[in-house]
Amino acid sequence: MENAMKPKVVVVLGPTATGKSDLAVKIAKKYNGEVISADSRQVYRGLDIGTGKITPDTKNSSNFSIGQAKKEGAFMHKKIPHYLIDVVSPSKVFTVVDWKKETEKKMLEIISRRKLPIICGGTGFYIQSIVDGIVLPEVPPNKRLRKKLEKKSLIELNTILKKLDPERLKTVDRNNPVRLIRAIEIATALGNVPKLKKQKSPYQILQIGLKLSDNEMKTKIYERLISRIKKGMIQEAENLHKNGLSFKRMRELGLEYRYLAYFLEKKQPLKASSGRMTKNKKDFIKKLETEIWRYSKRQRLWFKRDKKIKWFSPKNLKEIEKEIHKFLD
RNA sequence: GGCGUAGUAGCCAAGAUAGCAAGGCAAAGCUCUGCAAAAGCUUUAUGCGGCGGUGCAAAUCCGCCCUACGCCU
Repeated sequence: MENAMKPKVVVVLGPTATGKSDLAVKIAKKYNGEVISADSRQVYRGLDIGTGKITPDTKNSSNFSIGQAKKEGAFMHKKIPHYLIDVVSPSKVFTVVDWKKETEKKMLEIISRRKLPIICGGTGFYIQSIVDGIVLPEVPPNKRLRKKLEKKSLIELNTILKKLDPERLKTVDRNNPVRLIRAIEIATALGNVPKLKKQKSPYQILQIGLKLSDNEMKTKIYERLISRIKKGMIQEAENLHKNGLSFKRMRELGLEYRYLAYFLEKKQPLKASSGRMTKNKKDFIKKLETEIWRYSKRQRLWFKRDKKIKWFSPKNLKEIEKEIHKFLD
């Protein structure tokens, strides 16, 4: 396919608290687009305040075309359809592969409607799976095998993988149990771990990155955290638990939910030997604040690798629009 | 004023019988083939409140001083 013939897709990415959602809606309104969320936690129903999920429009604000989108499972926000939000229960595990499949489907649908797909989110791995067209092996998590392997030591895991696939052992992080287990899982199912394939994307993609200074980030993170608590984030977690979400699973969900689980359980994070991390509300807030800051740094680091991303300050809307104009013409 | 206890990196904290200062958190830098808000890696005290003393050798023993907390008058 000629490059010029490829359908166009805009990606809005960046660390947390940089205003991606707002920008995505602005772009959608201006360029007749629909948004696909690239957020690994907003796919879960009920994780609303803690994930900073956008709020759905009230019903009477719908019109014909919105009704059409709704049929396809869209989440309406400011009259713009958003996909891949609230698609699964938080007690289920939703992975990159699930996300990628759904996203590809949605992109086709949006394009067939002659609209612009806008992927918006901060989960770098998800975005990369689309942008770089990573082909991931079709091996679903094997719970039983994982349970068995989790008890093994690093050395044992290395030995097992060496037997199954010595080639993969050379390239994995041998200190990382999660990676080792996954490699063993794939090798058990397929005989070996296939070499990573990347497929040229069938789309023309413009990646807009949103960036703030460290100080701005820190302030935003803190203010947003306080406002989430005021909005009832703690109550939300309590309700989730009442409705059957285990604390164990809540901890797996990370950040807000992870420390909320510790806080509600009156337990301490395993690694925090100094204790007093989440015992009272003040410590809980402080701990969470630094965790979110660290998370934003990891995101920044992840995105740094992709040199195709064009970075902007969220305040610089004019420049961003100029870039999109250039891309869409 | 007297007695007691404590004072180790930004925070928490281990350092019987003196022998070259654990660990955790934070910070900074990184890695990435299905939980990615995950998991992992690297770096981070020539110095142990201060000043002296005794030892081949002191965070560890002795003296004085400073600080904090507790008790007593």
